[in-house]
Amino acid sequence: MAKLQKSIEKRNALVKATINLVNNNGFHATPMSKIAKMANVSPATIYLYFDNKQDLVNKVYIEVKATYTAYAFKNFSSDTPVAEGFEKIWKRIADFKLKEVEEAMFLAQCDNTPMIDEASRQEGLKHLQPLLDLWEKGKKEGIIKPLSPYLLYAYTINPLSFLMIMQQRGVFQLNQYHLEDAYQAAWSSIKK
Amino acid sequence: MAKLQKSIEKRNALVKATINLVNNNGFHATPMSKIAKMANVSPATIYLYFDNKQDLVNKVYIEVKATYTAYAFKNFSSDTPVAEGFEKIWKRIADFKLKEVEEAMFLAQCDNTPMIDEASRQEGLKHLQPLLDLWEKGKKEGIIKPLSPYLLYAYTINPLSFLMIMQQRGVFQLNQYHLEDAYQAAWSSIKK
DNA sequence: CGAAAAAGAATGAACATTCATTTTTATTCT
DNA sequence: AGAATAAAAATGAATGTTCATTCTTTTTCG
Repeated sequence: MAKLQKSIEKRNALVKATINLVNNNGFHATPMSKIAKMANVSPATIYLYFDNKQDLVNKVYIEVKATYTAYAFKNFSSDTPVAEGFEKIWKRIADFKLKEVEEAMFLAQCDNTPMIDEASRQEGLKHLQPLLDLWEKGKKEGIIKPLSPYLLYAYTINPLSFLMIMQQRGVFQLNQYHLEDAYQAAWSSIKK
Repeated sequence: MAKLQKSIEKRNALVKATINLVNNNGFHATPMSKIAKMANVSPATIYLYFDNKQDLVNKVYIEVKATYTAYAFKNFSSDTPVAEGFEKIWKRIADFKLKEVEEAMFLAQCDNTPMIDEASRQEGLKHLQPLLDLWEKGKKEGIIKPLSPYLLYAYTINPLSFLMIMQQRGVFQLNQYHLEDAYQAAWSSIKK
């Protein structure tokens, strides 16, 4: 008898096409037929890999978010001193957004629209825990201001999304100088 | 012969319905028929007020953006000292996002997706000039760091959008204490 | 050879926009 | 003032298209 042989390349092509088309046209303006065409696959084939359109976009979201956080926390361990850990993570995130523009844009769009299931959103949030823990530690040690994690996030990590969107739209060219400035601004806003 | 008498109430109802439905479902998942129903109007009537769906959403965007900036710059004049002017504007913006949650959410979604025409986007940006001028003045006077306006925006105004979305999703309850903290964080990140 | 994978065409629902009529209303005429 | 009128405003019902998903058939490969 024959064995399973679903092609991982096809699945990857589908994920990539989804990211690209959703970035340029939004979720509801990207038909399955176009995703299929861009991935060089028949529309029906998509349904061998995903239950339906919503499932496709949910899974892409979770996978990209996982890649993102894995990248962010590379070389970080929970015993790194707070200031150093924060700088490391922040700069890794900046790096990701600069290098993986497509993925980052996709996440930004998912996070700002009702495109993703609430469940998948929660799932994506979990991965951020190491950063929350670091902030908790920083507050206990009196190194950073005693602010809510949402404020900390809003003033340190989130601005990068805005900068990236401006860059993507060609309004602004983000470079290493800007990133250093941006890091200083982020740190100034939360350090005690 | 009779005169024009298109109802301003109907138009307002359409604008309001559009904001509400797009916030909850996204642009492409809100059919004209639903907008019509929520505004108590026939679908055909929408086309007496707007050319088509894209025109509708563009116009709503520009109008809401205009309301927003008018609110932000109320009681601000270009001869206000930099620090005071910044605090005034920042707090007005925070106020707007807290009080006009629907409008603010709508803007956030428009600014993070390919939902709006590039032309309408530009149009909406123009209104921000007073703030850019204030920053220019602040840099000249050595009061704020010599950063690009996009960095300044990213670290002072934009975080509010993130906080508001978190609040809207029920993850986080934004109150006056948080706002004072947030203002301090914003100012710390850009003052020299 | 046989089962899974892939394909392309078919299906049916949803939707933006238009069309043919009806309703409203501001003005004119008595 | 009140009825008549004509044009704009509003409507509900078509129209034609687009699209997600399914069905049937063909291809691939262990």
